[in-house]
Amino acid sequence: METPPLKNESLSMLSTKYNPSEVESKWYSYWMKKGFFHSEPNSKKEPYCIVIPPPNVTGVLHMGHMLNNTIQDILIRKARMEGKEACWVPGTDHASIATEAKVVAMLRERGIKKSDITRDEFVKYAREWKEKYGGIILEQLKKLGASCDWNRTKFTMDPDYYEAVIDVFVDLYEKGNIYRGMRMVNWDPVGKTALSDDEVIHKEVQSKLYYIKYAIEGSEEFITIATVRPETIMADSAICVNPADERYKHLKGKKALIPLINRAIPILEDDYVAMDFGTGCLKVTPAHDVNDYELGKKHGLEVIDILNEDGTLNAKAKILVGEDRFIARKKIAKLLEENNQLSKVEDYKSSVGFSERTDGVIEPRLSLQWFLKMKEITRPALKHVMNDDIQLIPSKFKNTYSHWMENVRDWCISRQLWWGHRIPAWYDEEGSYVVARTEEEALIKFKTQKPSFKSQKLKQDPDVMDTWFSSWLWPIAVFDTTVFKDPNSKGNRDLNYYYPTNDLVTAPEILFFWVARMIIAGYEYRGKMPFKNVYLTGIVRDKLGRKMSKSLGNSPDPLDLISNFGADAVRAGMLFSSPAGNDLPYDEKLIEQGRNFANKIWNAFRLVKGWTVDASLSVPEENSLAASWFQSKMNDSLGALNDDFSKFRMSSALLTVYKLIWDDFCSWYLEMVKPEFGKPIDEITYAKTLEFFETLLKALHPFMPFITEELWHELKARDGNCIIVSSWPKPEATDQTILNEGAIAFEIITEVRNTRNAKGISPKESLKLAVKSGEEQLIKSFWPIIKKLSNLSDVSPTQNKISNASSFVIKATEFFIPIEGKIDAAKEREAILKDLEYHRGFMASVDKKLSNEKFVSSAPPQVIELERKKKADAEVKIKALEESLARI
RNA sequence: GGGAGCUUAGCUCAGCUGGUUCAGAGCAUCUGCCUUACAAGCAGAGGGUCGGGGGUUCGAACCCCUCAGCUCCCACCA
Repeated sequence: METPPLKNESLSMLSTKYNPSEVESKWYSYWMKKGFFHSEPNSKKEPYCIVIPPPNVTGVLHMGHMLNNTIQDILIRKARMEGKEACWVPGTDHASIATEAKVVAMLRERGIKKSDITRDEFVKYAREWKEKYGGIILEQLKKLGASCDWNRTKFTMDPDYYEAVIDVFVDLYEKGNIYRGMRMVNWDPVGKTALSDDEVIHKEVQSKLYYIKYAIEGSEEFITIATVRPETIMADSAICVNPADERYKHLKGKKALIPLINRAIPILEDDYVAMDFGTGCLKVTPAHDVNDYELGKKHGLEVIDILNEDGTLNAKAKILVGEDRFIARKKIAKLLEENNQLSKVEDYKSSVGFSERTDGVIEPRLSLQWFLKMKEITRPALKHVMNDDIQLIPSKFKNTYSHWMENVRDWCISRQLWWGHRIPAWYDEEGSYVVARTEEEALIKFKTQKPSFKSQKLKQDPDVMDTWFSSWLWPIAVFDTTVFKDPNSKGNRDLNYYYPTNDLVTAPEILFFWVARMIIAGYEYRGKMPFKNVYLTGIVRDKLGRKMSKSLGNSPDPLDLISNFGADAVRAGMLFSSPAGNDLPYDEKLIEQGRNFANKIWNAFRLVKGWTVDASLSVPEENSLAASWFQSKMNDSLGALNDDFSKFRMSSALLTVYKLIWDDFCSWYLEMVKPEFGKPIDEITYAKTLEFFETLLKALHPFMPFITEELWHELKARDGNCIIVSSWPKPEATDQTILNEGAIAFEIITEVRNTRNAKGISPKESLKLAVKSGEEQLIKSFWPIIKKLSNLSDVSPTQNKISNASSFVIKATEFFIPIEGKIDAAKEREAILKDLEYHRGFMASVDKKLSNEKFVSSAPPQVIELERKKKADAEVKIKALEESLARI
């Protein structure tokens, strides 16, 4: 057996500040060595599984990852302690566009242009790049304490995964779900690739609205249209007006001439055109606008594409051939002006699409792409989320989910890139194609499907698939990549054991890109959901509410934070204020709070560790009482903790443990049992205290794994047993009576401390307490503790007046603290009067309620009963206060 | 333009089907303390007519209407 890391030598060596750095690296490597993170199917245990949202191989750990992975680690660690077979599968995503952009940039620095090398060479460079940098982010996760099963690390372009993606493409094609078609796609002329709608960012841009005069054929008249894109007029196929527009009625059936090139185009009518925008005339350019394309289809218009793939004008434009589209725009405007066909130019704000990756202005472009039909395949995914088989947390995301799923459009799955899973379509010299896994298979298909086919070398489609077309298989493919070959495949042992997985933790931004598609794939290929719960985190924002991002430079480096404050502190800090679905307004103060908490625990440990035990001592009354009280308090909190977990209220869960440790354990319990300075503690209380401490560490471990593991071993010899694999604490029944009595005792203690504060009496000075005779029971049960914590020497019953005493009322019982010469009667009177006023007002409102006949007749009996009790209590209280007032 | 959500203490948020402890928590603030575990701390305290207005009800932070402000998603008017 490996020896656990060395313990601290002696208390005197322990600093009052907890030092996380050594502790963290020490324990992480120990856990790894012991294989605690590794999981294998175990029929005797219930599986609990999370698949990581695979970060991009290009990624560097940012605050969003920190939040996201901390939550996953908490869930996994808790499940592990609960005795489940906990498996957290890590991995990375090949991120085709992002990675390709990185590799292109790297090559450029080395003086290599992508266009100068072959595809194979490029992919080789990309693979090398991935080998070198692709694992960085996973190494960073280890610093956070992530207890992933690193043996299972998967990559979306691992050879077997690659094959699986191809299998899925072929399968969906054969089922008739994938088709190839001309579609208007978002074209990025900078990256020279098609992008999915999701990769396009719309921004408001200040641009110009050009009013252009088109001559009416065979007439002196002009018709004026407004456009922000004058460079596309050469691609116009028609002019369109609203049929209800009286202004243009007479032009119906006539033709207009495109300025500069004088091509005649028809003037059409369609409801689509808004009469109140611009001039009410729309130029229809099917090749370069999505709506115009639809309109063109409807009216059977010609599609004239005047742009090259890099955004320059082609020969079809007739003029300005070879010019960039933006330069052409300016030049056209000038030419129109010279021609007297530009009637005016207005400033205009319009929304323009930009490429998420290259920031190039998106061009709607007709192109041959591969599409996946979404309508049918999406059905089960919609149904099982709406009926809560799969739960979204928070559930408000169900609305947006259903809205998207009901209006889903076919998914363009091809990308004009080299880095990714290549489309398995093969073309012969005539341009016919078949879809097949390999060229050999394709040849066979050609031979059977195309009688005229002559043997030849085939050409594979140059495009790769959208990244999400591989990551949507993630929850299945991390376990078994072979099931996609055969729809009836049972799947391997791992898949059958871990799938469906339990919880998925991810950002709402990718609810549709990824989560929805995984659900679709899950039902399509396993007939089962991929996960039971989807926990959606928020976005980490800076103080100005901006999303934290590298480009804005507003994000702290998570690794710096970890080295400055400790991973435990960062984890706790991130979690203090991040309910599911809510953004996290980041503030370093939160991390400080986490650090302070670690330090608090550390010092509680120092206190306990410093006690000397005397086995001959009997247990003082206050200690056994304290232990029973804390036991109940702890059970109560552990119940609340489990409740928090069951509802995925992670912030609340942490706060529950935080308060249990800080307030209940440190401020109350330890103060109750703490021996006087230098004196020993009895054996039983000591053992009890260690036991409590141990339970607290367990409850905290998922949140702050390092300090809890460290103290677990410091507290006592463990013989190599670690807290990470210890048992999750189960709450027992709470004794509500002792908790209630305790609450009253704490009120009394607080009042006494208050009195000291107000009168400037040192805590060291012992005081006496008097209570009205016959009412001592309120103080009786907790007296030894009250005595100790408020430094009282004695409590005595009193018949009535005590002069020179400060007094307070708890429930209906009046207490006195005799203080010579420190009583300001006027002040006392004022305080009591204020209190009286409040209670009289309260009673009046209760009275009003009770004398309302409608209330009495329609409210449920228990509510009325309650009001009566409130009234009775208030009466007693008022009486006590009045007596108190009379005494002064 | 369509859809969803939010507005509770200075900040970040709880508040489950309207009625105990329904006005709460953490942080911050203020007061007093370097009290032998912890000043990264201890002991106390203050702070909100629950965004505005109206309605339903015996009773509203909670249900309905309305106004205002904010956020997100989808589509995108040339």
